[in-house]
Amino acid sequence: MPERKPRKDAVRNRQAVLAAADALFAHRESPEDVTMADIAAAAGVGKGTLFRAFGDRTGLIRALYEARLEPVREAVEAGPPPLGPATPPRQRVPALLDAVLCFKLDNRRLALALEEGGNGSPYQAEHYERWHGLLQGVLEQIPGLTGSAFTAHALLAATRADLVEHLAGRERVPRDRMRAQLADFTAGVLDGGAGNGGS
Amino acid sequence: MPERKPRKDAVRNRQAVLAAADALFAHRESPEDVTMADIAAAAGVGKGTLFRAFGDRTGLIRALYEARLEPVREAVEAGPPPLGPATPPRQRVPALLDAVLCFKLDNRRLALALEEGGNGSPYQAEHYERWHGLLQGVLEQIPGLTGSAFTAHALLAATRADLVEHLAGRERVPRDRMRAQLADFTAGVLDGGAGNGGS
DNA sequence: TGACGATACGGACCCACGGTCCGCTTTGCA
DNA sequence: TGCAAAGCGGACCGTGGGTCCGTATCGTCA
Repeated sequence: MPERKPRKDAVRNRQAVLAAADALFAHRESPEDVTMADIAAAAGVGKGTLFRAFGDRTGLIRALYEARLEPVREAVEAGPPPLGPATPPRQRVPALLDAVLCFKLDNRRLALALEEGGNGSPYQAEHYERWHGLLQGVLEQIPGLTGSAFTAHALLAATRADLVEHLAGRERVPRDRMRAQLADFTAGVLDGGAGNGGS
Repeated sequence: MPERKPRKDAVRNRQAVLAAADALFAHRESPEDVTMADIAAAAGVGKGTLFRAFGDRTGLIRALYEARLEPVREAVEAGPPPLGPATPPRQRVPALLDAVLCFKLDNRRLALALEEGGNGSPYQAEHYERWHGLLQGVLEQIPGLTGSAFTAHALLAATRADLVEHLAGRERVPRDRMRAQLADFTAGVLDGGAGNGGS
């Protein structure tokens, strides 16, 4: 394999940029007013370095997002119930959605930057594909429930970053209340969810 | 009332701009690559005129959107069942959502431009407030259903412009299938939707 | 350890786009 | 027909993402 190991300063800079960006996104009001130049300056690096390392703005944000998401992904792929694969579907679905919601609550600005932020729709990002595929798969194992692909989309849509931001930020809905409401909603979908939505 | 009637050429130009913008958004692939200059040029007008008439990009898009939405609004506010106010809640909810979905299917690019497009979250726009308030009100009249505010948000989230674009455009899901799936999903929510989601 | 190619750095630079400004034209009232 | 006021339009500006290339650094091989 032609994997050339990257230079030491390159990795160090990469880390610095990630850290700086993380801090900036966390502290600034809106993702919009964190510029690439800001990040470069905060990391003590030139803009060129930053773009070389991540390609473009979206690339940087995506990298940050994936890094933060890593523990969750692990818990979902190989962790214990109620997130891990050994959980019965009926319990796993709400657990997955709760995990997504909590993640977005804990990383509001970042999620906002990724999902909105002017980059092409979130639905083309491969990490969305992953979540959707997973959720759809679990939904399919629940008997008497059809249209799992659409249902997965619709459930995930209830955790969209800007909705979360609106409720948690603007309307000051407390965290636990939101979680409870999402759980309720999910339960409703799973309970009443028979139907015949086409092929 | 100090309402000064606007000059004749002003209205004419306003119309020209709306028409031109409408056409451009409809034909171009993504709203992103319709620039203000494009619109001005297509309308045979200077940029200044355009900004004077609509304030900024968001204002123009909003004006377009509202204009297109007008018939739907009318049907909802004072039309016959199943959209009008005389409809029993249990039937009206799916009808409302279907209307929203159809509208977004018929105005994909435009809805996309308004909801994403880099302007602040759709949840601050007053037309979203209207839909949400209306839907919440109707939901509240369905006995045994709680958390109507969140439920309204979640249901509307299933009709988000970029999701619609993804399904209808990228994945080529036919219109009627999408409508059926949304109807199914809604039915599930209404059927199974008891719960105790907090205060 | 010295030297040399490959790799990465960084900030000056470019350009597209939203938005503003102001001298000129049109309108419509008297 | 004259004359404000309202409106016009396109040159102009600031900002921010992304590029370029001369220079500094790294890692390797002798």
